[in-house]
Amino acid sequence: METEILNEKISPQECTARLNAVGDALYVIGGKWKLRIIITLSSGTKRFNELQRAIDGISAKMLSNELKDLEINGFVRRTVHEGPPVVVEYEPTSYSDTLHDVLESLNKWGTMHREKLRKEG
Amino acid sequence: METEILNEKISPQECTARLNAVGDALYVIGGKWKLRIIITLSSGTKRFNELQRAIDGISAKMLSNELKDLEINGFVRRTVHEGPPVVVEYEPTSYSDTLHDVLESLNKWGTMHREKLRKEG
DNA sequence: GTAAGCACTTACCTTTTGTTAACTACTAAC
DNA sequence: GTTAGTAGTTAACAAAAGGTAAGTGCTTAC
Repeated sequence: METEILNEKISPQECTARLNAVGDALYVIGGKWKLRIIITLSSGTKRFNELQRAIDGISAKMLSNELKDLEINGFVRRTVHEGPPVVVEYEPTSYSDTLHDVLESLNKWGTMHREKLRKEG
Repeated sequence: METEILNEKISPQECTARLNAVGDALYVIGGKWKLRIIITLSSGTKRFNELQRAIDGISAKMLSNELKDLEINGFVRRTVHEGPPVVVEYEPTSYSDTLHDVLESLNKWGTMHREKLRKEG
């Protein structure tokens, strides 16, 4: 006989699995800047200074560091167009597209939360 | 005449809106521990030491601090059952349920990413 | 030739985050 | 009375993350 599971608490095993999965996710896309960079690139390939202007508050140092991380982890491709002038382009890879649902749900939730805070004053 | 938008890059306005929304979200649920605590509580009401045992690597100090934050932001309810012995329970609120899609997408993505890393060695 | 833009890097500093260990105060078991 | 468990707090410290400012070497515009 099957037990109907509706609105049921998750099992300890499932809990551990989720903790591991979310831990793995946060390891590569956690922190203040990584998702913001990926979002910004999702509006199109950008150059270093364009990114810095688009992302409020990020310093050149952080942007440089985070872009290296994102490149290593396969979210971003860096292309140097030998000049002169030398132009460096950053574009999102297809792997960064796999974050679509994560970004969409965070966007929705953040919008809802912002609205809730606004109402509450 | 309407422009068909399929697989189109997002507009600068939409990009800014998303950056704001995701920024608002990360402000309250960002960091190493908050989502892990919420996930753990989603498997049922827990006491302080139960939480600490369930979440690998968290110290009593961090757990205490993060629980206070989560309570202030309405994700967790703290209930003291006057004893003896005094028992303190932490339970997820209905507001933490609004994170369902965020947690689900992060869980899926993290699982996929973990599997990808495993295959690549 | 001076200023400004590009794409960063470097050094220094502050803030945040996190660790460790000790301690409080109470209860229950041995 | 000693040990262990409950639910934390506190102090001291270390590490990680992030910010600030200046500098590099190049090119183009005025």
